[in-house]
Amino acid sequence: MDTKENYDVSKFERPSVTVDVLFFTIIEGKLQVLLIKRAAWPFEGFWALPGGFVSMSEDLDKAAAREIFEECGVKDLFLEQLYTFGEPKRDPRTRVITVAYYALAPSTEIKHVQEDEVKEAKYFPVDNLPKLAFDHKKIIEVGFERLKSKIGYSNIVFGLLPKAFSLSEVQNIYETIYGRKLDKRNFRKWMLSSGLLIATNKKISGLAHRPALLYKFAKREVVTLN
Amino acid sequence: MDTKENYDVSKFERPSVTVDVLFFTIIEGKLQVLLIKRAAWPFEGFWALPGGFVSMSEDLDKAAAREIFEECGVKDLFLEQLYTFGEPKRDPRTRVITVAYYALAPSTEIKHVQEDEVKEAKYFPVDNLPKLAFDHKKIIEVGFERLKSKIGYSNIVFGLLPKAFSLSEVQNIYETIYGRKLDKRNFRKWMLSSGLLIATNKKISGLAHRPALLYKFAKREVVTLN
DNA sequence: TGAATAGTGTCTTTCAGACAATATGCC
DNA sequence: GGCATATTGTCTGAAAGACACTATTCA
Repeated sequence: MDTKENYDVSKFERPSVTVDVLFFTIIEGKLQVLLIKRAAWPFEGFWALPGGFVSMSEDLDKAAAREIFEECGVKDLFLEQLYTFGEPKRDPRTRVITVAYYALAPSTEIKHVQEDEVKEAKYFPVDNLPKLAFDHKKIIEVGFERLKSKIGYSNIVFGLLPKAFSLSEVQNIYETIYGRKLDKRNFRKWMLSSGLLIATNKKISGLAHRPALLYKFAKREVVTLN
Repeated sequence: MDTKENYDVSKFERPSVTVDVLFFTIIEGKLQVLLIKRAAWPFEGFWALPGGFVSMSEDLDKAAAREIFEECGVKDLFLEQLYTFGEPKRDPRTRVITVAYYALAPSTEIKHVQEDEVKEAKYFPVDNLPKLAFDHKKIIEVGFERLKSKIGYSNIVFGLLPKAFSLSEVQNIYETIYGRKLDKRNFRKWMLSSGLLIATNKKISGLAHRPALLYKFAKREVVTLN
């Protein structure tokens, strides 16, 4: 029988564990995903989600945050566990179980810190992805579905917005993610009735049309609506 | 650089991976959870969720299904991944990341197959749990919250129901999980308007009151409502 | 003044929730 | 007939959805 003294850590053959992160951001009015070009076998030359092996003493959430910080320099972002993918043959090297996270940040927060890294990183529109390594296509699908449904019953859209923003900006994000137009009056009614937005006294100026009032979120924390 | 030929599987020190299953069932009108009494260090004598290490070639879903089958002989059940818990110190033995699942089955399906096993297994009401090993209290809380919210926007209650059932049975389950009474007329209206139930031509007889019409689900698969 | 986007209100429909009386079988 | 549970419909309030015109800024 196991005791603290005779417990043998190496008794079981172990799968490897990785954390992969699906980093969403809005660029040029499109929802885009950060991908890294793989430089080594397996799937050399294919694009893949940023990720890496989980070290022995690192929390999963921390590992996911670290991955994103290393790739694009974003520190404060919305980050949530998505799903764990563990199909035995998903990685040809060995058994690799990956805990997938998804993250949201406005593109204005992105610092391109990969100068010193060898890796090639790039943002791709969710509806126009390149050939992907492993089961990363599936992971992106699951993540996109989660995002699409969760913006409908929570305030996580704050993750894609800068500190201050107009209601039209918010509406554009919803329309991009849903893939359809929304009625402006109904959208604004709904958005404001959540009670989570605060109007600032600033307006966007310099554009050739009526300036928009800017809003901010009272709290940048996840709140489930209703 | 890695190639297929020189890739070294043992290069990284690896956390262990387990699958733990939260098996919910209704017994004596209460929502109960299956727990196993631990016979060895760590947490000897504490109760824990059934679970075990993931073998190198076994799918996570399969591992979860196997755990439940070994403990209570239930084969066809509702089973869904819940969340992955990976806090570095959650297991005193070594770094153990657990992929938690939750499962639903009616108590009528349970075969007690632990006769030959040394383990002591028992069902506990969710609102009256014993001292639990590891972070299993947290896992049960997360699972219970998922169940509570998901019965509201899907048909997963089928997992807790036998093949044929009366609407009152269904209502009792909802009331048990929500912890409050529901209006009978509104509940039946809502339940039937989902279009997922089929009335059979059978009734419960032998009880000292008007017999209830029995219904069954058109399909025993997860459907999201709305 | 024309182009471009911001900002605003009403009506209709749908769904959730409150609420009570009759029906049926067994004893 | 008495007991226990099954079965059924209406009204009200809230929220979602359809729908069009005026306001403001800059070029």
